[in-house]
Amino acid sequence: MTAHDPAHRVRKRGRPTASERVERRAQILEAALPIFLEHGYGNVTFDQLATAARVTKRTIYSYFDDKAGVFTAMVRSLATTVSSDAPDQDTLESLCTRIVYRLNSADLIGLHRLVIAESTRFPELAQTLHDNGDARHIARLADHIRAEFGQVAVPRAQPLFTLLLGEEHRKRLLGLLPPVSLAEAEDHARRALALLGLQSSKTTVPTQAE
Amino acid sequence: MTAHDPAHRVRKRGRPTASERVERRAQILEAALPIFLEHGYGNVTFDQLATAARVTKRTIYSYFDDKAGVFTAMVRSLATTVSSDAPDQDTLESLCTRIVYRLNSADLIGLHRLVIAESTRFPELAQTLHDNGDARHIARLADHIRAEFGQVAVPRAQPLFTLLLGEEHRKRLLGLLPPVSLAEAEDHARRALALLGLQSSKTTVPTQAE
DNA sequence: TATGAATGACACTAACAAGTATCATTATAT
DNA sequence: ATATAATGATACTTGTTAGTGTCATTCATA
Repeated sequence: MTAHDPAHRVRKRGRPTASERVERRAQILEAALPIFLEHGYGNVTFDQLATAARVTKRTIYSYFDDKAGVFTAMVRSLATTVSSDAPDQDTLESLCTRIVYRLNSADLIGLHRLVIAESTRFPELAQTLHDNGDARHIARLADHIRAEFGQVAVPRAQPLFTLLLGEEHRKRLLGLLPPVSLAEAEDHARRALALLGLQSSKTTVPTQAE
Repeated sequence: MTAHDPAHRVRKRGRPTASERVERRAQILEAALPIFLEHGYGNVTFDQLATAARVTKRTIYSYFDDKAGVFTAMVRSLATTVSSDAPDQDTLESLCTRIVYRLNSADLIGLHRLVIAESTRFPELAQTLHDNGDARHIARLADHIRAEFGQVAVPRAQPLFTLLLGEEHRKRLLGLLPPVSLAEAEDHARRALALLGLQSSKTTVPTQAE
């Protein structure tokens, strides 16, 4: 009833203003994300998307062809932002920590789960996610490794990435572990580096225990 | 298969014999597997399951409650056979090769994909798959590592398992790589062991080059 | 100011799928 | 033997959902 409460406001009818029109598409995708993450692509109905976005089905159809169109647009917009955060002045260890933390967040675990689930129907989304995710992460790891340890150590970039994800990431894909904490991510990154002999010279060598 | 080829024989009507009754349930699950693997749980209809199993919907309902019942029974029966092959007399390297080969087979990739996709709706299946899959594999790797390298090396069992899967397994979950060949599996296993310093004393140390 | 475009609200259609009913048929069980 | 249970074939009912139609409303644009 509180007509000014943005959470309960009933969207007014009629043609939107220019700014509203610009934002509408992004709002729809933003609203679709948690719906798809929670229920999975196949179980989401168009009405759910419309309700979540606080628009009608007709409006969504004016922006996208169908449910597949909303889904692919959402995944693409998310996938291309995965690698956008590029504070290039960090160390190998801090880069590893950020990768562990980011890839084990609830959103990215859910996105990965969605794309795996629909990789048969949307193979191009799988390719997009990998190109913008894993491939860029590995390339960036390789750059840092080359800078700190020389060209000879570069082949360890991909195994390092694999270890950064580790069994924990597999468990999270299966819903068997909660999202990682920052402290856990740091610890995990250090141990992965140690396993491959990639400890930074300036950093204390962490004990392998626990 | 054998005399009564299920692909060409028209199943007779009426109450099945005792042996038919025993086999019917397994046949339904066997027929359901490729259907679920190809289309994903949410997109499979009961009629598809019935057609694939060469029975009617009524019959399936006499064995299972609903589609979820067929799915969970199928996944459970498959998951419990994942770790059944136990030629305990092999080396660490041959064990690793078998793990790489098996977990990258089309069937297990598809099963894993299915369970990941439905982990929200069927969390107990995710737990079952992990308990009967990853957990047992890691335990067996730990046994071999302890026998060959002593207790101190046992903590490397889980990282080893992670490296055995590697980026390739992630790509296969996304449908970006075909199933692994036996030769590739061997090569991959050797390189993973070398990265963690777990080369067997009797084996030639493989070069790190790709 | 007048016309048209985009929207919300709501109803509608068509297709599809889950689950049930019926009947003839074949085997089991008593 | 006779009744009963399970099945195949087929049609049916019921619920859900994608997609469309209609109309009033609000704003853009000329």
